[in-house]
Amino acid sequence: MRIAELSRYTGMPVPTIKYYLREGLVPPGERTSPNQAQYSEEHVRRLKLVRALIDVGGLSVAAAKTVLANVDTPDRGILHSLGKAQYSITVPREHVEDEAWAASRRDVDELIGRHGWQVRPRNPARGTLAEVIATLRRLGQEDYVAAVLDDYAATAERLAETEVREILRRPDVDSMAEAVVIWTLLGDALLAALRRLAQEAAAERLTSTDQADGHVTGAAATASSGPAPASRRRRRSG
Amino acid sequence: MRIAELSRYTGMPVPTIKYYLREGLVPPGERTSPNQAQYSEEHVRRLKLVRALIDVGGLSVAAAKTVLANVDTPDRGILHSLGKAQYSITVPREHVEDEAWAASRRDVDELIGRHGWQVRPRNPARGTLAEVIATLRRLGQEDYVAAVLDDYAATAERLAETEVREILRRPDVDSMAEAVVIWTLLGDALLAALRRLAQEAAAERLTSTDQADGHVTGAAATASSGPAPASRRRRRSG
DNA sequence: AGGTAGTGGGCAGCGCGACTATCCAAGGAA
DNA sequence: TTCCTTGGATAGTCGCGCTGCCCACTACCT
Repeated sequence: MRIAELSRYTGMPVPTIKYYLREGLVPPGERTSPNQAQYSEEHVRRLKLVRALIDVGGLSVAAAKTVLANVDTPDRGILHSLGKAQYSITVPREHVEDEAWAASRRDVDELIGRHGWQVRPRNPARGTLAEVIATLRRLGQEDYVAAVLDDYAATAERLAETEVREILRRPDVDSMAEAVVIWTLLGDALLAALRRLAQEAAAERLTSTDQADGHVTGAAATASSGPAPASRRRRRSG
Repeated sequence: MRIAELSRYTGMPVPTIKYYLREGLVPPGERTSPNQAQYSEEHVRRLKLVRALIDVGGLSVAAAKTVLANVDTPDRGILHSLGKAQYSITVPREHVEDEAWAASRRDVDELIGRHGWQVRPRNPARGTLAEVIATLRRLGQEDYVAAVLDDYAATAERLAETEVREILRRPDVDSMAEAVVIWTLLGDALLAALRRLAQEAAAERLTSTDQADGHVTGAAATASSGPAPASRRRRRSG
């Protein structure tokens, strides 16, 4: 198919596809002449993936490019390439590295040890987690962090087990790598939305059983919506 | 204190504080003369909150403004105001509303029913969830969605229960509202980071027990880092 | 009283990211 | 042949999040 068809199948404007081609997010078509190229189903797939990473996953175009490049080059060692794909998703936050951060960083290490996790010291999620915890501390949520952190960790552990099992069931390394990227990113969004729904339900349930006094109108709830994580969304003309 | 001190305490440049004041993210100081104002500890707190919402939570300045405005006006009905705070976090995605979306939307409703959740029909998280599921479908992950969705939902339910309990323990409505915002947003980031750590651990564990053949180097893993959700982060001069 | 640094207020500008529009020449399809 | 499409490139647009600059004024030091 040619670029116009590609545009029709994916619903994306031709200039945008050209832009992604230029940026290397999508491989070039197979040239049939100096100014003519053929695209395949693969390109349709890829474009959908790009859109998902950017719109739902909230990645920048540059980050998406890096991630996809890693997906495309599965080197020796399944886990190594999968890990690489994952690491590339991180835009490593710049640390403030103050006192609070260092303390949080220590807590993270303890947490990991406490749960018996085998995690490489250089996994950037350690730093990210430390930053989030430090932020919560600065906001005066220290006690609550302590109260729920291990609960969160146990939850994450359960989820991760399921996810990893599912991913290891994929037929080949390529689809594993792709699945890692998709599920890491969209899994965040999925979980976020579910959490908001569950929160509303929980708020409803807990307040109506705890005390049935009328000042609480059963209508509203603690839940919300939307993966706060600011995805870039624009799409003007479509 | 005056604006320079405010800047020193929070580590943010004076022009940025002015900008937030102008945008209404932070209430104006108490004027002592036509060009002089006093700021309080409250302002320090508030600025830290703003920074957390924007940097860690990934909200845009405009979104943060809306959220904070809702936190500031706790109307009658605890749950109502909390719900409002939560709903405002959503930047309701523009739907594509095609066939796949409609199907996913139906799945969401079924899921909610299946788990016995009491969720208002207009909760925007329904639509968000539907969109994520539709995206996963379009990416050919349909089978896997079915395999893990209820697992995710049960997980979210457990988490939500803990969170709501913690929030209801707060002394007053104001701190409840603030906690809702903080924990909804930072909870996403917290969970995302933990999930990545747990994934690396799970990948390590599952591959080394399942099969001990050497082509898998124990070093790398499925885990990654960083809350993919593109937080805006810049901070040039500090 | 005079000088200097700091303040509030406001608007303009900047740098970046992600497109989007336009142009062009070389091919192709009818 | 005639018109259309394509690839390729360059320039323009738009929104966002600051950042700078200017002004009038004030607080405080000397």
